[in-house]
Amino acid sequence: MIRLLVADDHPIVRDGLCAMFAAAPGFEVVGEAADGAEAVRLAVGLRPDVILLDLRMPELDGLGAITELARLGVPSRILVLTTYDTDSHVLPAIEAGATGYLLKDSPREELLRGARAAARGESVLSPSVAARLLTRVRTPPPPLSPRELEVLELIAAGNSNRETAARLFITEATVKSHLLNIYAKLGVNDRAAAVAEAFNRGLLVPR
Amino acid sequence: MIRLLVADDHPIVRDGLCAMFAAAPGFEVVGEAADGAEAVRLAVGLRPDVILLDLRMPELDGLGAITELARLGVPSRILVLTTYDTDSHVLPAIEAGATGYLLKDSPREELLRGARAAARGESVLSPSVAARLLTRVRTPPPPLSPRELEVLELIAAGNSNRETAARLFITEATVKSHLLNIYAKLGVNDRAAAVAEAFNRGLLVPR
DNA sequence: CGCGGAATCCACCGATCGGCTGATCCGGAT
DNA sequence: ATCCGGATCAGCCGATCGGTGGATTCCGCG
Repeated sequence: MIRLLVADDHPIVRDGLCAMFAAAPGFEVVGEAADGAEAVRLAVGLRPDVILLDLRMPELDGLGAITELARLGVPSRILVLTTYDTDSHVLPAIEAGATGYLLKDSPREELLRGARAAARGESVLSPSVAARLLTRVRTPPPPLSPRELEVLELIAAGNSNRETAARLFITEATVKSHLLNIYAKLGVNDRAAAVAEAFNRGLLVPR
Repeated sequence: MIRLLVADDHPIVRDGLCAMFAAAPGFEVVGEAADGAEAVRLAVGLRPDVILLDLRMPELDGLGAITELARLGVPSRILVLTTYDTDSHVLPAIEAGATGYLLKDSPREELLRGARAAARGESVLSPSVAARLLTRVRTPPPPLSPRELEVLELIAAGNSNRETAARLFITEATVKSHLLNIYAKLGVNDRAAAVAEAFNRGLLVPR
């Protein structure tokens, strides 16, 4: 019997998961959490075999929860189950210690298989997630430094190089040099494309 | 007894909704659809009181389904139930004939209330959706023309004005004049901010 | 049949940006 | 102790962009 903890802030999704796994043989849902903090709290007490974890949650997000669980030494396998397969989410989650990463629009059968595999400690990835990982491995990801991201955010907000410089208390020259680095890392040639690419990679998020 | 049709491509969400409404008094789930086309097909036959409709679906998306249902004269009330409250989705859905627009992270009680209200033909809006609508009413929405959007997409892809002009078989001057219109409509002053704002408003979507 | 909006085009100018080269400083990794 | 990458700054030039002020055509709406 695989003991499950379901963590998702959407009541609907929690109900759906619980119903699905309750109906499947070999599973037992031992707890539900509506946010990351609650998930960690329950996991510590319940020590479930597998934690189904949404990444987008209030209080403590999925990534934070994974990190926290690892820090606390909770031995549960973590199966990330989310709507998004954006680069920016997948890799950090896996690096932080998630055992698998499935998309919510996966068919039931895949979810059940994924949970069983996760319980055995095997890695499970949705096809689209796997594809993304592969392309990332092929093309090593040049991450933006915090400072570069800060510059890019101000640029996206419509600031000129001069204005951006003023806001960051640095020189226009520095802003330009950050921008050149950003262009190189994102593989673009101008600020507009950099902003677009940043949105595509999930570096910038819609407000 | 309110007869429901649940349309969502995520099995989990469908299960969650069905379970929730099956457990609530006064509701009966008469059908489930995994895509927009199926939703329309079932709605025509079943004539449910309320259709719970996700916007993001394969085959025929939610908006298309709403339009189609209206065209066919299906009298069911449509309650849009989605994860996103982006401007670009809310208004078209409502214009197309949706009775209400709820977010999936709404509490159970709100979903039940919403469905009952929709069955009575009342409009239901999630608070965040309502807020967005109000700000839109206050600030009349200047939509981008198809041509302007085309220009903006090319700009976001990193094309210069000249390159954009070449691709569209128009002059650089025309591109610039489109851009000026775009800036005015989006309330920005340069291409980078225009791209960012377009992502924020859902005019441009991550690939 | 005008009116307005969308799409198209033109010219000109100052401001800004992108591209290049090179330099200093510092802290963490080796 | 050394090396490297991040962050900082500098100057220069040509290309591009944003702003202004028109102008024309076409189409739908009233």
